[in-house]
Amino acid sequence: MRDEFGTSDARDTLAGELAGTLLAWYDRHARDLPWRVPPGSNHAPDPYRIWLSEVMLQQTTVAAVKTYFERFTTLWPRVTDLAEAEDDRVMAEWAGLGYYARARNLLKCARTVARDLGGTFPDSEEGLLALPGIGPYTAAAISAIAFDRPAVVLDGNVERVMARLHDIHDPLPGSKMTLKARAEALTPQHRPGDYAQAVMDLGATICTPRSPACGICPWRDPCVARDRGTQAELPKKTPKKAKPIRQGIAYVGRTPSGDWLLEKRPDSGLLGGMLGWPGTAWAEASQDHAPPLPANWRDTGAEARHTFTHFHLRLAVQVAVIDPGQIPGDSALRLVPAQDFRPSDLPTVMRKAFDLGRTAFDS
DNA sequence: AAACCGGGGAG
DNA sequence: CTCCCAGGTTT
Repeated sequence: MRDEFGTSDARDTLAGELAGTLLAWYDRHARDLPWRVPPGSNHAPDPYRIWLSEVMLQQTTVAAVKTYFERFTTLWPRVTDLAEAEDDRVMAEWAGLGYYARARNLLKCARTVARDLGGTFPDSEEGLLALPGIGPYTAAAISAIAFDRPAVVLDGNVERVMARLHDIHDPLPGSKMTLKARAEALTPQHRPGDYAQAVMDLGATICTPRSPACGICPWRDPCVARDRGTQAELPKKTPKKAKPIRQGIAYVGRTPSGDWLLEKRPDSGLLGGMLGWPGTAWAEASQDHAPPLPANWRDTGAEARHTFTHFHLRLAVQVAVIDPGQIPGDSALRLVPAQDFRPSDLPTVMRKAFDLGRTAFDS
């Protein structure tokens, strides 16, 4: 068989050499991560820990994930432990990590594995893909890392490495299939789990988005973009839309005895299932004030600023000492006693609003 | 196919 | 401040 790259055998040999070079680099430079089994170790990874880390790592940096991973695995060492945890407890522990649908799907997935699968994770991509919160990337990653299967792992790191290695200028996300084909051609049958982690480590530590360290890259010689000097502009991406500015009001209320007035947000939508301060809707145009209950609300003059995935928010903070008797019975409002209240249980924007509101109470 | 989902770090 | 980064689900 012959094509523009020469014989398929020659292509396989080249691919094998590239994988070998990378694995040799990984053996010396693998990062020490709490969920990782170091190369050369003779014990198998725990699929539960690999799954948990991969879900936490979706759209999230290693630095941010570390403390959350340690906390979750200490509280819930096995998937069956997590499956038995209470929803609110898990949401509170996830607070600050973002993309809260991940936490809801995490619990759904743990309960499915515990109840329907005897506490054992599927070892195939297909089986994993059927579980909540596990998409193509995560299914491939778990299959490769936890079960040493030759799955094609394609995350943002691998996309960037492939685009540069092969000097592909077509913009993402349109070029995804091209990049996946390149990644597939390089995936080895020997040590595919270590290989998958090696490519992602390469992208995270050497082949970085800005100022890649080409001088110390194990793939420096075969890298076409490096040869042509185009590495800094790859991968190209289709331009993103500008984020509008939305505004709203958060009402930070406290009873005379020090209980805080909080609200459990609906399970779906922005910050779904999380605790927060009651307030107006967040819209681009300013709107009517609508306090959750009658009280002497006072504008603090302070604004919590926060950026979500698709808009910037400016949240004005008002405070009041409230009367518990004014709370409507049928609302999502709840009083949280001072000794039970932890700001760290709130999503970041609500924690910012609390910091401003507390300052106003104290002054 | 496009919109909806947070947060942190670099510059 | 402004950019830049990065998977899954829902519609």
